[in-house]
Amino acid sequence: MSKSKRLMELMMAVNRKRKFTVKELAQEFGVSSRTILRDLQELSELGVPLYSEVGPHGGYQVLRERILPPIAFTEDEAVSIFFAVHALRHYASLPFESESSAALSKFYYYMSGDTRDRIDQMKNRVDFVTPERQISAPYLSILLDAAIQQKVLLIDYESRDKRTIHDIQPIGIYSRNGLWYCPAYSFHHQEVRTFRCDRMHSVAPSDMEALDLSHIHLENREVITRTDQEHIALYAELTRKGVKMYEAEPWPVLNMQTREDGSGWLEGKILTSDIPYFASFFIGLGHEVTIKEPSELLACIQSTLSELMDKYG
Amino acid sequence: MSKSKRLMELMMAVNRKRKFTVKELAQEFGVSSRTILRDLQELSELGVPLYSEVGPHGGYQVLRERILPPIAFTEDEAVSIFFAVHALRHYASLPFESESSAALSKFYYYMSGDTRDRIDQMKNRVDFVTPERQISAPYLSILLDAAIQQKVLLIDYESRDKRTIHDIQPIGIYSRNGLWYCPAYSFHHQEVRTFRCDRMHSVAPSDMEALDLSHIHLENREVITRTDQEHIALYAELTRKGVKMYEAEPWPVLNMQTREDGSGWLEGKILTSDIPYFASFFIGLGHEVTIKEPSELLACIQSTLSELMDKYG
DNA sequence: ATAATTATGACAATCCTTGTCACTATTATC
DNA sequence: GATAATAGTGACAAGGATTGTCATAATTAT
Repeated sequence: MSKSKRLMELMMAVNRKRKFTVKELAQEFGVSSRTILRDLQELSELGVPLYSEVGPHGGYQVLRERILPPIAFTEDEAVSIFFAVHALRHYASLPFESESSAALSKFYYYMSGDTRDRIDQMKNRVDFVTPERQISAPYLSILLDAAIQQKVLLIDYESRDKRTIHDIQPIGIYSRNGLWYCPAYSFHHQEVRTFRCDRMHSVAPSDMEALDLSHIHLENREVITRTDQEHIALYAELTRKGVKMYEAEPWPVLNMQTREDGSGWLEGKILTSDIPYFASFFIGLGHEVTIKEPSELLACIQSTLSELMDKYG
Repeated sequence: MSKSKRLMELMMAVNRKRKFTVKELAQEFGVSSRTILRDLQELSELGVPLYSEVGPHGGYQVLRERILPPIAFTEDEAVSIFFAVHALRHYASLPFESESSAALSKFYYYMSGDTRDRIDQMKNRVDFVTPERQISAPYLSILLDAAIQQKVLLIDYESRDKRTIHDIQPIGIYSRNGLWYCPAYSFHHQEVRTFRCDRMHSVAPSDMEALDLSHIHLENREVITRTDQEHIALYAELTRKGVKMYEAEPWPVLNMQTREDGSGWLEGKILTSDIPYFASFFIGLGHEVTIKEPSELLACIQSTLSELMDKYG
């Protein structure tokens, strides 16, 4: 193997391992230790941040930065990466250390001139918008950490009507439409609930013993948690226009089906406690929706309407 | 300069240039042409996709892929890039050739083992959700292209109530809440309007002369276009609960201010044609909002309500 | 035709690379 | 304090790789 090839592979190897010894690499590459030492010095000169310690359990390490070996990206790939990261700028809070803008400028800086030109042209023409919020969610990384390490947290939470302090065991966090949510097992409610991260006034480690929820994560939490709660079937007809309106603002739990003529219907099971929200929602759809069931929803809509008539009458 | 170092720099050089000749590089690196030829062959063997043509105006080219030189990313940077690109998977349509999943796996593949472990742990614990849509928008790249190159397009568009064919000159495209929008100058309406990309039935190049709108882009379009349209002032009081409800679903044109006690108010200028939408929206907020002006909006809410009373009464 | 370009082969001079050996220095562990 | 594991340096000779030069071919736009 030629030296240059070995250097490239060496670069990948030291990236893969966090720690390694000269002897180890010498055997792996089938060259002498002396050669590896010389190679490592050369890598060092090329910018790979190597650090070494002598003595037993000593060895080499790659510091802070990890050098990615020459990755081949197509221009399109580079462009999509750029815009994906660029879209993160809309977020007031992120669960990472948020050095993504640093990453972005590095990426941008190393791109070939004409790819950069293309990006510059596109910069003001494409965007992934997320509503800009004043609200910040400072505890994202703590929550994420707890979810990964299966730890219990004590939170001071302000819900719609009251403020309580209780223990939760986070399952994960996700952002939707600019807000961060945290599905978590609530020891107080004895079930999985979703909390708004910006409504947490404080988050601290708790002494409580964690449950084994490692098999529950963001993708499957609904399947698992939606068993022992009060659900009720919903069925509603949509006009052609109603279909379009619903498409613009769908609810994850309601499944929409369309017919050939453009009309359609909604089916799904909803939480009884969510009925008031669905009531507002369907009122917004006006004549374009006709609710068949549940009757509880119809009743709720009627009472909401008559209250509103009093207000606006 | 050692050969390995030269190869690395050569790799960067051929990335920077799109096209180059052997002689050119030979002079730049101060070696003979023969050496450069040998080096290029070696680069080729290392995976750089080089292509050459003989004859005058011939020369070397780097194909499709651009090799990024060894970029140093910190672990945090790599992680944020990963999740930013990962979030794109929610989009049914993208304006790029959508090789982002390929880019992602490359990126993932080359990362060090423990960064990969960290990502694996986080994968099911963090997400940037965008509502999944069945609707696809196949014309995104054409629209984007037209916006960049300032071209006029003839579109077959289905709006809320009718289907028309007319000329537009796109300003850009953006996605919001899972749907793609295209602000564009409409020759038919003689003003800038925003179109839903999924409602375009066809998009084709038009023969019309393009206007000079190069100074208008996504960031400034509102400032410029909001001059000669029918606007009307809106002012509404929000209760404490109303403030929280509005935060979850804000409208870009309405500015919310809060008081110390948690209550607040909304101010802004709205399009008269949008009044029906605001009516539905404020009905959804129920008792938590009190509209002061415009009276047109109040009237619209009243008529909507009485219609609904007929339906649900 | 001509000039510009890539492409390939041969060869000798030279430069670089490699392994070996000898040695030093540091440090964790017994 | 001895020992073993580790990095680090220097010297040297053998062998291998690299380089420039030259010759020559092939292709193609002008």
